[in-house]
Amino acid sequence: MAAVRTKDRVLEAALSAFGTRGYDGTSLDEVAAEVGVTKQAILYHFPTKEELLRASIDVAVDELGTALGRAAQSAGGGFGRIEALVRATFSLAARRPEVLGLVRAITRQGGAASAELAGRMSAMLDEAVAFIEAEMDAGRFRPLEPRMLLLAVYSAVVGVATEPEVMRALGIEPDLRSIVQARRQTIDFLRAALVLD
Amino acid sequence: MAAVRTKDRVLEAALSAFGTRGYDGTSLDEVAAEVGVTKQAILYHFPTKEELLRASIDVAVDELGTALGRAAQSAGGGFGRIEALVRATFSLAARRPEVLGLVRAITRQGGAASAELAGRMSAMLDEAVAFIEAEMDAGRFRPLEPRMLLLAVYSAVVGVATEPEVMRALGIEPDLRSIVQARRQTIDFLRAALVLD
DNA sequence: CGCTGTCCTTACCAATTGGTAAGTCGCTGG
DNA sequence: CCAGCGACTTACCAATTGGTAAGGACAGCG
Repeated sequence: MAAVRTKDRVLEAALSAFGTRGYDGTSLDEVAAEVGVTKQAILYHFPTKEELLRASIDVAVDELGTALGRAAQSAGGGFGRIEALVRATFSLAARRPEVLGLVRAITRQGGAASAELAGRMSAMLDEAVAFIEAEMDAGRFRPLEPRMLLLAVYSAVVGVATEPEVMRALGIEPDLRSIVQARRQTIDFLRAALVLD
Repeated sequence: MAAVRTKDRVLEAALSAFGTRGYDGTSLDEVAAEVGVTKQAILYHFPTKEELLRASIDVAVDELGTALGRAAQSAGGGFGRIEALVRATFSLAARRPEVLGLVRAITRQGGAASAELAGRMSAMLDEAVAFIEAEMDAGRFRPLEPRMLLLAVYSAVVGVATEPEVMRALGIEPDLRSIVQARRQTIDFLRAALVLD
């Protein structure tokens, strides 16, 4: 028994690989080499590659849920809560880009994995929709269709937080200063779109 | 010589496959089968798989550029231009989802293909930045960093237009009515964020 | 008629893929 | 002290992958 269980190290390497190179772009041999075991050690803990993906999605959703949940809890109501969530998302994107990378990679291609992820996220999403609706009813947020709004906000935040290539295409080097600036701009942008005077 | 050149049919099938299943998720044999030729016929026209991807990106960028260029030309200034661009993007997403799908798939994973795409788009992006800057200087748009704004808008629009799986996760069936609604909501959202009274 | 170039096919191929089968090794409970 | 179990490894394997080599059908041209 190693200091850190092989199973956990496999899971971590798989999450990273799936999140950056995608499912099809990742081979079990690569993951195994990264961990320093043979491919069969992986298949001992996870009977198939798909099963390994499912487990990776579980880890990613847990981590995302924890980060957002903590942010939501520590923040109050109104736009401050949105701001806290955006900050948490950017922080996660900087700290562990593979987590949001995996979410993006999976949602894009549909299929069983996508349904799995959708199921694990639905509680979080329902909560978010309820919050947005309450704020709209209270007259603090501009009245828009809450689920569509959530989709737009999600897309904008995850896009800005996870598209270093597009940033580069726009002539922005994705260094720390730019990312901080992107975060502030994103928050300003959302505040303008959402908050009613 | 067929009615439609084999080369063009290969390119079309490749664009569709790369745009929906991703580069790694697409095999040359699959594309060949779809077109009704052998894999070697593909490799005759495009010496490597990467070359086929490059050619597919070219087609996608051309199509995106044409759609957006036409929309921009027919629209006036101010927010009407943004609205026209968003409508054109949604229209393209509905008509040929594989085009935006390819753009998304490529930007996500970086590498040579991503640089290729970035290069082909830079002129378009510069134009967009110039337009946004002019509107801000004229006091019609809220002053934000134009490139960051563009990234946020791009992410929001492409995300909403191309994430049917996320829509489904939110309990929205991605039918025609929902898409029309999503388009209107996106435009309202952007108007609120951008336009100064 | 012969020649050449275009466009495609049949025949291969080495490498990589996810996965199976059968051990091996160390530990632990009886 | 040894049977058994968890956690691996070595040894394979069939299928699929991108790509090469060679040749054939056919049109145009001298």
